[in-house]
Amino acid sequence: MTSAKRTSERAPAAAPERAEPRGWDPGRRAAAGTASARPGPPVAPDHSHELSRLAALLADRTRAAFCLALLDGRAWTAGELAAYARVAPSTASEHLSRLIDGGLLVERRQGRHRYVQLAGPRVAELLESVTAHLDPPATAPRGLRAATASAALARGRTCYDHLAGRLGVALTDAMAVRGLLDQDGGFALTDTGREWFEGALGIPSDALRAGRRPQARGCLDWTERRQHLAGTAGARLCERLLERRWIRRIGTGRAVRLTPEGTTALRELLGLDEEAAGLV
Amino acid sequence: MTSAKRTSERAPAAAPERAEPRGWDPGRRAAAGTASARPGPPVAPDHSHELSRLAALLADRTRAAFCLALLDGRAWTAGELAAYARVAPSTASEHLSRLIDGGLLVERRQGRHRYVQLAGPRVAELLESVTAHLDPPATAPRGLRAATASAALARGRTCYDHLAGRLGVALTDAMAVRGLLDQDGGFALTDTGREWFEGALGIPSDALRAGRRPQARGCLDWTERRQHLAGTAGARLCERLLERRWIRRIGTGRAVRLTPEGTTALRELLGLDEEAAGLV
DNA sequence: ATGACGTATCGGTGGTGGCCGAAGTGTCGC
DNA sequence: GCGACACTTCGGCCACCACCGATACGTCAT
Repeated sequence: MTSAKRTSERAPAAAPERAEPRGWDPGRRAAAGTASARPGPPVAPDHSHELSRLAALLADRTRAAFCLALLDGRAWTAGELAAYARVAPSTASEHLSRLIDGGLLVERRQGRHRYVQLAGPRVAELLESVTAHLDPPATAPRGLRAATASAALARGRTCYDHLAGRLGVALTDAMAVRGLLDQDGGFALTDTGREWFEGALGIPSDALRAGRRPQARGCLDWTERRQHLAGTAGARLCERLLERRWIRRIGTGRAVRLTPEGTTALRELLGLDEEAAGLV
Repeated sequence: MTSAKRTSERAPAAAPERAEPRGWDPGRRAAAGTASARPGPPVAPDHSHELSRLAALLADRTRAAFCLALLDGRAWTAGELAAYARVAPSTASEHLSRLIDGGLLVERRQGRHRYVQLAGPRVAELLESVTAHLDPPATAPRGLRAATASAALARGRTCYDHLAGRLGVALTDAMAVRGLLDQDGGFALTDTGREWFEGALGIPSDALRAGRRPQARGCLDWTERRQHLAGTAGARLCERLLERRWIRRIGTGRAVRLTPEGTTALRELLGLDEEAAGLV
């Protein structure tokens, strides 16, 4: 009973005053050494509850797989995700509800389908930054089909709403060489960079400042282990390249490839060499 | 038994081929609708397992509290953390072992003490970026002592190895105004910024490029909801200000305050106005 | 030595949650 | 209308794990 009572009183009571510096239970803690307690005030607002709640959403294998799949930026149906993660539809449904409640996903009901999608660029950034901290450098693909598919993905792909893979990195590097992007001191579009977006791509500076989202961000690539351009600039760039048919999606996946027109255009605009960038 | 068998065969078998596009169990999935399965190859390397493993480390309230407390960049003993999170020492010990195994923390045993610390700037960045995605704008402090302590923290504090709070934001803004930092196009130190570090602070450019860590990074502040300077530049800056006694720690906590010498020095160097910045 | 203290290990307990199948609800097509 | 289909809800099962107290093991002080 003792243990039952303690756990039951802990769970609810812990919420408001868990990490409060004052208000320790001296009776219980005294035996364990109150003297060792840090005197100064700990971290002010207690975010531990929210942090753990958020982390718990990703702490399940199936939900994590869902989120990573959705990192392609498109909407998936519940059934597709269930098949992808190899769980029963009922299980997938429950997971999706939790992810939506948690604010990571949004849904759009359409007929008998339930389309889900990442809730926005912020969520994509969150997932990117967390996955960027996973050490292991990826596993080699098995089988011919998987190998070619994975090679295509390594060449170029979309990462939520911008370009990644060797293509994304090559574009980023070319922009840095031309002085459009500052990669030395951090990650930022230069003045000439903004002019280039306007002049070369017809993207005005206004279109680059969308709310709180940063104009330029570095996004770590899991195939290249290098940064590529993300943020509004990265999104607009990808958008425009698709529009002008300089890149094209391969099949229905997230892999993209450079078209012949794109090759010449990007060579002109950025001095991008398709072969040197490893895009052939 | 069916369910027992499935779960037991799922756990180990899932690891290598969970998210494989091919190799589905047609018999089982067929009934649930294989036709809806996305044709193209899903995300190439399956990171879902590692992602969920990492997230699980933070998915517990107590462990999350540990990590947030350790965000002050200093080493805590196991007992201190136990008292802080109000759990039994045995419980804290187990959590610490898990966090260390997971690579988030490192330990330094010293006599009968076990000091733990964040494993490095990368872990600090990870925690920052995750906590930055927590919506609620913090709760108001209760009580006078808590209020003054929290006010001091809001004025200025360390955030792992750099400065945060109004002080951190004000410094960042002042640097941006002076053209030392580019906040418009992203977040990067400019050429003049690097010169300033060398000339005004005596920090050579070499000291700013330490391995893979970015020179300048934006770190979102939970009190200000604004970005402040992080990365090697932020760390060196904080270090140097402490060295020159322009700022000083308040008590043993992570709060810092501007000294009189610091006030004049920063007014000269950056045009920083203590009052306008809300530091009084 | 001895006792105090910080921490680790172990066994046990209860709660949480992921999973499934079966049954139910709504939508589409015939 | 009628099935087919996508999804949801429910009940039940099982595994995991956070927690504690008791005990054990080091280290430090006396």
